Amino acid sequence: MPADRISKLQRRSCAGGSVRVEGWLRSARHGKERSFLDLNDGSCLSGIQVVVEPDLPNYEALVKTLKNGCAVSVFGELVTSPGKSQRYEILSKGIDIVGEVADDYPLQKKRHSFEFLRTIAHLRPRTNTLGSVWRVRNAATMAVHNFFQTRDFLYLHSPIITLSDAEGAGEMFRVTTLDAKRLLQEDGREDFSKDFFGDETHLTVSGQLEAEIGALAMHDVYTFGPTFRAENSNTSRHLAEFWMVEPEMAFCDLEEDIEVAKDFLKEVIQAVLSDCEEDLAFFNERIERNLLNSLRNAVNTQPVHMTYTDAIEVLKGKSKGFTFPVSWGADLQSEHERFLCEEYVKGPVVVTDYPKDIKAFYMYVNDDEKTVRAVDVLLPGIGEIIGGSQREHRHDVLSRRLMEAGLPLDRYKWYLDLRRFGGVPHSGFGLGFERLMLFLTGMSNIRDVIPFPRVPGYAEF
RNA sequence: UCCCCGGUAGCUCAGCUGGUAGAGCAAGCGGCUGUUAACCGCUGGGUCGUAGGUUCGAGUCCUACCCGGGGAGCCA
Repeated sequence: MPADRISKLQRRSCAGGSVRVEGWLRSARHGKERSFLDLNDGSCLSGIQVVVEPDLPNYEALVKTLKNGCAVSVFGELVTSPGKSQRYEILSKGIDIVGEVADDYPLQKKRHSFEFLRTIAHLRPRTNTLGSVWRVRNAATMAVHNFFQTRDFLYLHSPIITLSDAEGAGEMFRVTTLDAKRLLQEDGREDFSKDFFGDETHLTVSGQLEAEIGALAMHDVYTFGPTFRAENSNTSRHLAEFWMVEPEMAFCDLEEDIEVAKDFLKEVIQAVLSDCEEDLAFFNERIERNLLNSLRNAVNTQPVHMTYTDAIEVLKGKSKGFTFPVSWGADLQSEHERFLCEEYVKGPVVVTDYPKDIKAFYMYVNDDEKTVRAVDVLLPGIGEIIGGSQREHRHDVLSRRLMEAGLPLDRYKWYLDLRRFGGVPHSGFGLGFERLMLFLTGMSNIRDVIPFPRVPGYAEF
């Protein structure tokens, strides 16, 4: 008899019938009359209670030795539970111990710190919180694909290994098959011609430039893959390896881009609200008391839209001073962004038209020659979750911007070519998937919303 | 990378002004119970992050380093 997933059993309209489940014990309570086992198979937060009566042949010898962490396969009958904490339970007709657990099993039936759980990342998905995180992550992933697929976007696999550095979006990891000493020539410089790709290569910091290639052939595309930054960032919001969603749309200006970004956020949040009810209720109760409110708020209200120049005026008008001064031309600091969305608006904020000197070379220069068609979406508690722009599609302006940025034109030949051969206005944005996960779960450390975090000094598991 | 805080049993922590380590949970054994982070009793368990230093004596004070947390910068 094939095993049932516990989530399916929990969704049944009534009890009855034979079932088989397999999973790991969260708790085992043994008495003289019977044993109670809390079984979880990862399909849902709640798991299911298994009741074992002493008439089973292996009751004394094996069942009574079961404890937290054991893997078992249970055959029995799905019955209505006389207990208070669950609707159904399984009255066991047979139970096999598939995997014993050693005495030093580190997961206990109590609250563990997330710091400790990170040191046992191979076991932490068996906890309530991390189990819920993984399920929400899966649901959000599917929602991302669903959003774009229903709008005729093509999923594009952008390369992991690249030559270009997307205007220095961050420090890059070098990819090489040579050891560092052999790369050095007599003059102390490095010779990459002997390296695997015959050139200096890195892990991608963004799939955007390749996505532009896609958009200028397929109209609308998106990438969704791993991205790497070698920044020495030690914060609860940064990873060295993270997942980024990057749609790119042809014949599209910034206003349309913003509409897609707003719809995208709303749809993914709404999908998780309806697909992960039990997990979100858990987060709302144990992790972040205001989670469901802020998720519903993000779905039901329009983000406030302001230009960078507006934002500066708002910040200048604030009575209490900031640590960092507010002046037109300087980038918004964390405290400024937080004030805007957590105090001034109390919700998502869309900021556009930043000074061109603080933004990337590929952003479309406005007629004022001072600002570019850039957009940042800020979320309360998270900060910048989306960064996007209308791309500069005018060949002459782009060449000039590249040179001003001190970037080698020959490296960007193909990028410039896209402007010469049927170039059109196009726009896109990038969303840090783990930042979205923070917002969706109310978790406070980004290392707890990705299964295996990679950060400076740590790449375990 | 910078600033602040922390690192004591498997886990979560206590240990006051320096005097030779403690609780709860976990584990092992026993008891009890339609139980549900079950409960009760007993037992075992620690080179107090690492390396130096001050002192008759350091978990406690000093220095350096490592690791973790919070904040900042960089960004997604």
